[in-house]
Amino acid sequence: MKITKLHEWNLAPREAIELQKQLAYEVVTRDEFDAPIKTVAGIDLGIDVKNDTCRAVVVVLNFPQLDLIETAEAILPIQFPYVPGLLSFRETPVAVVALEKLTVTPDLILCDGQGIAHPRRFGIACHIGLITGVPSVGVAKSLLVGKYGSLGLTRGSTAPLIHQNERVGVALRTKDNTQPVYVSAGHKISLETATGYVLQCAPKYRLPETTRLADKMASYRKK
DNA sequence: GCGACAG
DNA sequence: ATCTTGTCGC
Repeated sequence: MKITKLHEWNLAPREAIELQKQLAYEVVTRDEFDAPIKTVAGIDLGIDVKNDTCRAVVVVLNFPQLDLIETAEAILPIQFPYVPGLLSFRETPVAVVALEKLTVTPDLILCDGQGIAHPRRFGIACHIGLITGVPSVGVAKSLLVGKYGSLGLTRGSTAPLIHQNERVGVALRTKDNTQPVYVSAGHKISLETATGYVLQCAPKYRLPETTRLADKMASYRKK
C-alpha cells in the first residue's frame, strides 16, 4: 500500500513531542470511512535486543470471515530510544516498511499500542492512521496512561478508561478470564466502533495470548 | 519532589 | 521488550 511521508523520523525527543502536539490536531475521533469493512490488518511491533533491531509483522484478514489473505514483515536497526510516550518514533518506521509491502490496502488497521490513550492524545495508532489515511485502532497489552474501574470477567466486558477526566478508551476483555486489552481510537474511527471491531477480530487477533505464546515458544526453544 | 511509564 | 517459579485449567 501507499504511505504518505508527513515528516522526518530522526528527531530529537523534544522535537518529537512538539510534533505530536501538532499532529494531534489532525486526528479524527469519529467514524470517517466507507462501510462495510472488508479487510482488517493487524500490526505487531517489537524489538530484538540481541540484534538491536525493530520488527513489524503485518497480517491482513478478510472481514468478518477472518481468513488470512496476506502477510508482510520488516526489520530495521533501532534508531530511536524507548521513551514512554514516544513509541511511535521508535516503531513506526519499521511498520511503514512492512505496510508498503502489502499489495492490498486494508480498510482498518489494528495497531500494537495506544491510540489517543496517550499523554498528548497521539499514540502510535494515531500516527499510523494519519500517515496511511486508513482508519486505525490502538490495541495495547498494558496501560500508558489512565485508569479504569471494575471489569467483568467474561468476553466482551468493558470498562471506560479515564485520563484527566476524559474518556480516552476502554479496557476490553476479549476472552473469558484473561487479561484485557486496552482499546483507544487511532484515527477516523470512534471508540464505540473500534471496540466492536476489536472484539470481532479477537478470535484471530488476540494480542495478550499471541504474545504469551510467542514468549513461551521462545523460552522453550532455548532449553 | 516522587512515582509512573505503550513496546 | 526481556527475565523468571509455581500454579491453574483444558
